[in-house]
Order: sequence, then structure tokens, then C-alpha cells
Amino acid sequence: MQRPTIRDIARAAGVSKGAVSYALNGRPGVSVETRARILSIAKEIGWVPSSAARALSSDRAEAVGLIAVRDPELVATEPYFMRMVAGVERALSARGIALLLTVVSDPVSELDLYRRWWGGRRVDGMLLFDMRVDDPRPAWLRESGAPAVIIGAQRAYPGIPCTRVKYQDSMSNAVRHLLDLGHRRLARISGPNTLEHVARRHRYFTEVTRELLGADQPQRETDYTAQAGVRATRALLAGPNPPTAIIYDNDVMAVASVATLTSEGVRVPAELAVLAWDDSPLCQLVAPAVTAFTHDIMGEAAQAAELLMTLIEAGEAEDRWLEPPRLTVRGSTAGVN
Amino acid sequence: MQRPTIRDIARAAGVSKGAVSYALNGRPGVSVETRARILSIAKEIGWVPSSAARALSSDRAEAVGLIAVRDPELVATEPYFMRMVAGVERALSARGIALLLTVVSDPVSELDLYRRWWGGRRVDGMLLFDMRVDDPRPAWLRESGAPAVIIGAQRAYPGIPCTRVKYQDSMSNAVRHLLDLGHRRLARISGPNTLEHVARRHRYFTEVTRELLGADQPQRETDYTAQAGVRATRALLAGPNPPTAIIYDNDVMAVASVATLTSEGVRVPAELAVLAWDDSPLCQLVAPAVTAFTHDIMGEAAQAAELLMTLIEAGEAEDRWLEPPRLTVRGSTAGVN
DNA sequence: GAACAGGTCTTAAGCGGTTAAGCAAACCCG
DNA sequence: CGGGTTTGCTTAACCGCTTAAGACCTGTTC
Repeated sequence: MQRPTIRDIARAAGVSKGAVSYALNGRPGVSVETRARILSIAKEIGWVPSSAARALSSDRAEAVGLIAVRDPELVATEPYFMRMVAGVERALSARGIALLLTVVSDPVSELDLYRRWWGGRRVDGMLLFDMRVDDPRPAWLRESGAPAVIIGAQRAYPGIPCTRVKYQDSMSNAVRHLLDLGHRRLARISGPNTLEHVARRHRYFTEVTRELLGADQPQRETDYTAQAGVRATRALLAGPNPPTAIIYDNDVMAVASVATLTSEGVRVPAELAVLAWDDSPLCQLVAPAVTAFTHDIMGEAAQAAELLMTLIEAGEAEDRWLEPPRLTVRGSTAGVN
Repeated sequence: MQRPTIRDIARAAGVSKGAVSYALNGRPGVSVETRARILSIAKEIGWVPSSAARALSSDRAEAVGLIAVRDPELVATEPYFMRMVAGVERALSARGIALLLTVVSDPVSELDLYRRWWGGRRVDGMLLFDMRVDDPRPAWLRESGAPAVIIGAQRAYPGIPCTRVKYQDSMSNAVRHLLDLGHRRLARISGPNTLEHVARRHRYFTEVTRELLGADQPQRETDYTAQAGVRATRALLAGPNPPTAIIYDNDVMAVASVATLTSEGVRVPAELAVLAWDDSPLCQLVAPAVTAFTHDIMGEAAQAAELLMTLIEAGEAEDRWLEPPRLTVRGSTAGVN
């Protein structure tokens, strides 16, 4: 039989559709024997609930959405995104919730997609990440009433639960680590400052270096790609007062720079120390391996997904604080003797 | 108004639900003026079709499924998968089709998930990749009647359209390239031989090297991870008659090996030439950059997605042949003089 | 023995669309 | 001008499931 329905089960068991529904959903209203009979018939004929019908009658899509606004090529290279997805998956699949995932190139189609997904009842809620400065999404979410959770938020968003991280101490640790190694001219190569977390790190870097070094250290903005990272590195090294240590905003730029520079004869870390914000296996792919901020991306994403499910079910959820990233020291910032 | 329905539109326009449906779907049966009025009202109140209701009444989910059976950590590092997803996305989003994506760890839950997605009418069809030797999926697909397309198939699967690639010539080119450079002791480090394409490459490598070198060259099987690749490399180099050139089955293992070996003083390509099967930005992250087989993964995945949509709409589709991967020569196999 | 309570099942409406069938008015034509 | 066709709409059933309300039976209670 092709795609059996509860109607088929009802007929086979000699009961009504309603009774079948009660039995299959573990609700009271049917006797133990009838329930057992219905369940065994359902299993036998390979019945699977129609998600469309369920969604329609119970107004639950049993799915959540995740949209990435990034260049597909970057998404492919940067391990961060896929690990996040894997973490989300882990939490969702445990409860049989599906994930709608899309990579779009611009924020306009992003919001449009959220609108279609939510309006079309395709999802019960959304996971957001990479919050931007003046992000239009929180306002839309509040207006539409769509449940959403922000992954790794830098600040509170009223009405939108978040998993929150604070980068202040991490940045301070990174700078101190480099100062301890004797570096006095630092620099930072960042992602787009339109991203909230990038903007925050910019501020923290400024504050910490001012406090500890008494002078502003250069920061260069990029689009997070390997090429841009290498270009920015070259520019910094070619300028006056070249830095002896650079903090990169992601693993891709740091690794690419190490690979390029070492092949050109620049000695890392002797001539240039390198530190990356996101840790991943990439960091250990080059020699010397790159010192990086490690955090459990999968675990954090899974937490956010759980928060979202709580929000959807209970109607409310509390912000959850995450451990700040910890510095994993490797060869790229080894002691210079 | 929260999530308006066609009923709201009908009321506002003073017509029946049916008329609204005809108007919104561009079907005949309503006058030009009425249609315009309905459309403008729909736009004004921000109506979005309920995918659940559509799915239920028209038996179309407007979504397709893609399942990866891989260790999440590997999925995160290997660019291949994300590029494939991005390509699929590109084709699907152009037609407003959603993608259900999941990463599972074992083949059993994979098949189970296909069953739930298809039985639950969550998807209109599925995209398969990484076909295994004795894969249970084709049989299930034929039995269930679920439309599916295989991405990058090595052989024909009766009843299941594929995008097909032939690796024979590519393998031959790779080996000839290495022979031209003077190498006489080759080796191959592969992914799991349970994968159909890995098994094929194994055979081709055997055939080609037998023909051109007159002797079997060693092949080591791994799980595709960086660590396993490095381990296999070490084992080969430590053995008797160590190879002077190694063909790796993916970019991750090749890049990791180059990085590790060069940091240990092994000169690439002078002492060991390295060639990777999948090309990606990773290959250019290390020095020397890794020679690799380039193919347009995104484009091919997009083609497969289009094939699937044709299959779903027309009920049939023809296999499509892909360009075989082309060798992009880089530093890791530069001329040894 | 009538009133009541519980347990078990049926009935039927409803979720938001699609679509076949029906129908009234306007149009066409010899 | 009466018949048939076309146009433009309505009606109502249906997709597969959920669920409130009701029906029926058995057993308990006073």
C-alpha cells in the first residue's frame, strides 16, 4: 500500500479515525488492547504521520529554520558554520524536528525568506546568528511574533532569548598573552564591522591595548576570506611600524596568512606571532599550528536549539550564558627566545 | 492581522475562497480586475501561502531532502559537502523549493529518516550522494516510489536518474602526470572502500599503474579524516620502498599531510609529490599549494537538483553526464630537477 | 432501581488551501 | 429571438490529521 493514512489503520482495526489518532499519540481514550492492536497495525503497514496534515491541524510545523547570509564559497571553507549546523542538528534530531537550512547572499532575501517560512507555517521558529549592527531581524521578529533564538549574542535583545557570550575577557587574555611573549606592536585583522560581534571585538581590542600599551594599535577590516586576510596582513607588514603579532578574527584568515608567509620565508612566530579567534582542525593543518580561541561551537549551537524548542513549547525562555572562548596556545605564538 | 489566510482575502475582496485561489495561482476563472484586486489585497495584508495546507491538498511538499552520513566533525572540515549544499540551494531557491538537510552518523538512521520524510510527505524527493557498495537505498527508493537523484554516480542505477562522472581518464591523467615527473613508486591513500566511488578509484588506480608501471602500487584505506591521512602517509613512508608520490582521495588528507611533513623537514615535492582528488581553497592554504582535481561541485550539485525537479514534475528524467575532473597542477607536484 | 460516574469509542468540525462541478449572466450567431 | 457557448464566479468536497463534544456501555452507589 502506498503511503497509508490513519484511515487505512482505522479500517483495518475496525475503529474510527479518532480512536486511531488517540492511540497513536499516546493519549487516553482507548483501551489498552485496542491501542496495542492499532499500534501493531500501524507498524505493520508502515504508517508514517503526514507532517503536512499534522502541521495544518495542530499548527506545528515540527521544523525550525536557519539562514546564513554568506558567500557560499566562504561558508564552504570556514568550518564554523558547518559545526554550528551539526550542533543544531544534534539537538533537533533527538526530538524529531527537521531543520530548514539556506545560504543566501544578501540580507534582503534573508528577511524575505524568514517571512515566507514563518508566514507559510513552514517552521515553528528560527535560529539567528551573525547579528548585525542595526539588524532588522529583531524588529521583524517582535512584530510577527515568530519565536526565535539568537546564537552567541553579544548583548540582550528584548523579547528574543539568546545564548550569550562575552568576549571582553578573552580579548584581554589574548593581548596579555602576546604582551607576555614580549610583543609591543600588535594588530588585529577583523571580519566586517557591520557584524555585531566584530564591532564588539573591535571595541575591546581598542580598550585593552590602550590600557596596556597606552597607544592605539591598527585594525584592518576584511570580508573574512582567506585572500582578504592575506592582503591585509601584507599591508600591515609593509607599513611603518609593522606589527610583530596579529590577532585574526577567524581561523581561515590566520591559517592562510601563516601558510603564505612561511612559504615566503617569514618566520612564524619569531618574526610574526599569529592568533586566531575561532579554533578548528584547520588551525592544526599548517605548520606552525595556529594558536586559537577554542569553544565548543557544536555544544553551544545545540544549547541554542534547545532554548528555541523550550521557547516554542513554553512560550518563554531565559537567556543562557556560554563559557567565554579559551586560548589554546600552539606554535604560532610559541615563546620567542 | 496575524498570518492571514485566503479566507481573509476573500472576505476583504468580497469573493469566495475559490476565486481567491484561482487569482493567486494565476489560473483562469477570474476577471482581470478581480484578480488585480485580490492580488493587491493579498500583498497589502502580507499573505503568504501555508505550505502545510498546500502540501496537504496538492500533495506537494515543495521541499527536497538531503542526508549526509558522516562524522559531523569531518563534514565541518571538508569543504566538499558545503559546496554541494550551496549548489543544491542555488537551484532550489530559484524555484522556491526548500531543502531539508541532516547530518546523521549511521546508515540505519539515514534510511529511517528517508522513510519518515517521504512517508510523512515532508519532501517531494531526495538527493543522494556518497553511494555505497551494496547500498540499500536504491532498493528502498524503487519500492517506495520516492523520486530521487544521485549526485555523481559511478554507474547507472536503473530507475534512479543520476548525474554521472567517470574517473577513469582522470586517474589515468594523474598517474601519467606523476610518471612524467619521473616518479616510479606511487601510492594512493583513499577514503573508505565501502563507498562506490572510492572502490572505483581503487580499481582504476590498480589498472592504470599495472599497465604503466607493470607492478601493483600500495593503497591505504582511511576514514577520510586528516589524522588518518597523516597516519597512513607515515606508514607508507616508513615502509620498504617508500613512495615518492601519493594520490590522496580528498583535499583534507592531502593538505594535512603536506603541512605535517613540511614542518618535519620533508621537502614537498622534491622528496614527496602530493596530489589531491578534490580541489578547494584548502589546497592553496598550505605551502606548497596542492595539485588537485578540480571540478565544479556547486554547478554539478545544482544540475542534480534540477534533474530532481524535472523528475518530480515530469515523472522521468535522463541521466546527465558531467565533465570529468581536471588536474590543476600546483607546487606539490612541481617539476623535480 | 434510578442516578451517576468512568471508560471507551464515534461523530463531526476544523486547519488552509485546491479543484471539480455547478450556475447565472453576458455574449454570439444564424 | 431562442439556443448554445463563454466568462466569472460560487459551492462543496477533499487532502490527513486533531480534538471537543457526545453516545453508549458497564459498574457503582444510595
